[in-house]
Amino acid sequence: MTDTALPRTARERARAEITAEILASARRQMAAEGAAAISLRAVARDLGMVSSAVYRYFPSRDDLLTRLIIEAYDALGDAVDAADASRPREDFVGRWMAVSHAIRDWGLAHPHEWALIYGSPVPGYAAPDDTIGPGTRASVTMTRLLVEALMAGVLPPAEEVPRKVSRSMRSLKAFIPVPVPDSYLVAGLMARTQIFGHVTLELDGQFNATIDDPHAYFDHVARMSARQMGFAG
Amino acid sequence: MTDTALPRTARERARAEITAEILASARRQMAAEGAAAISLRAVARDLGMVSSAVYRYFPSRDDLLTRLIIEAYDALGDAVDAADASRPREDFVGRWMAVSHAIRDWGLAHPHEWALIYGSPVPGYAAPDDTIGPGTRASVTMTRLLVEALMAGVLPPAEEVPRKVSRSMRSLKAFIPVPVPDSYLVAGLMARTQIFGHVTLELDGQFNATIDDPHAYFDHVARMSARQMGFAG
DNA sequence: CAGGAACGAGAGCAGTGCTCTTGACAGCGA
DNA sequence: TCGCTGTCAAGAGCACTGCTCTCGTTCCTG
Repeated sequence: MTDTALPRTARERARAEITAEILASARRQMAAEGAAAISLRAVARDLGMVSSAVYRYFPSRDDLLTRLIIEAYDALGDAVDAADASRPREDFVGRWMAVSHAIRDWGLAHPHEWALIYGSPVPGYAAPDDTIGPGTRASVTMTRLLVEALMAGVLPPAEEVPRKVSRSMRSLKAFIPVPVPDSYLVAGLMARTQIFGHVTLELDGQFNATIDDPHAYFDHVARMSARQMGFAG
Repeated sequence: MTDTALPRTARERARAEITAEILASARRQMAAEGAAAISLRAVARDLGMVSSAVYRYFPSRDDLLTRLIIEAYDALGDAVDAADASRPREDFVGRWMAVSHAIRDWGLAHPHEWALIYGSPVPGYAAPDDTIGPGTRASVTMTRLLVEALMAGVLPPAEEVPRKVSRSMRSLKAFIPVPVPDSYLVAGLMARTQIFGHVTLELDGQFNATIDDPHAYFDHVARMSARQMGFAG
């Protein structure tokens, strides 16, 4: 979960503490002004040190951003897993609803973090490989939900899917331990796109002048997407 | 379409030309490095003038970005309208497919423009009111398509929608000249979210390791979303 | 043709990420 | 306990940014 073992020497303790303080200050700055506005000099000022000292802890601004991205992915993953665990295993619709609302709630509570991980990347930034692991946590949980519903036999009959589309999902199938009919995979991916796409569009203000009660509307969207996946509802 | 009347004096001609050159240079810079990396000084260097001279044409960097946003919205709107017009009026599925592919194609061709208008805004930037008009063009076209299908009588029977959800769409209904059953509105909004959400996620690389043939997969998604809206297919 | 508006050039301010050097200190082995 | 080694904060400095102000010049118009 956290870093390595407990720090031993005073030096290591201090290093861990200052690292945490830098991250906290950067998070504060991101919450206030957005990820792109994070400034190492402002962090340094905030902590009462000089800008060059920060580079002892993070070799570059991009490394700081990477840490923040990983933490954001993990925070969202934790929220999603907690929501999934809060419902009875066999209540697939309830689990899907809980997961969907957890995703939206987290996004509304952390708009800049959401933009950081799902929005367009910061100027010259390219996400390193460290981020793909935690980045898939929410999707993995949603896929697991679909697979469990399939194994429970509560899904309607599968449908035909064009061969080209079926072949196009070979890489996806390699990640899933049990065989899943193509039409379920498509439905699951589309439901995932519906949820993440909705939150992104809502945070971007695309529903501003059209939807008066976003929570009620999203609740309906989540329920409809569960139904379109074949979950009874 | 373009600016005002044809320029009269030599000064006005020059001003219009230089303004266009500034926009072109900024567009080039955006295509290369992203919108947030647009620098007025680099634009000035590119055009062989001094940085302060650019401020004679755009009072601030944000005004330049606003112009680029409006142009991007309009370019996407043109592409969408052209795609819609390319199919027979009564071929609603074909029109929806053409519009969907036009949106994705434009996004793939102009990823930074897409990020500019649908991604998280640049640091301190807040989109002014000038952008909401062109910003809704694509959505307006998609909604018109739905309304025409409704009036043609090709949609299946409407369904019940929770009262809270129905009431939540009052603002939306104010924009639509004819009464549309609530379930159609929800279906239309969800289809729109599916298309825009898909393109955003695809541009963000969220399908990278899972979907091998994004074009074929998206074509299927567009067809399925048309079906979920009730379009025969 | 004279006045005023528009314009390009340049200097300058405050801010940024990042590098390099300097001197101080902690932690370790001898 | 002494001295070496690696870590650290501090400061100066480079190249860059958006933006402002002033200065002549040039162009358009009354």
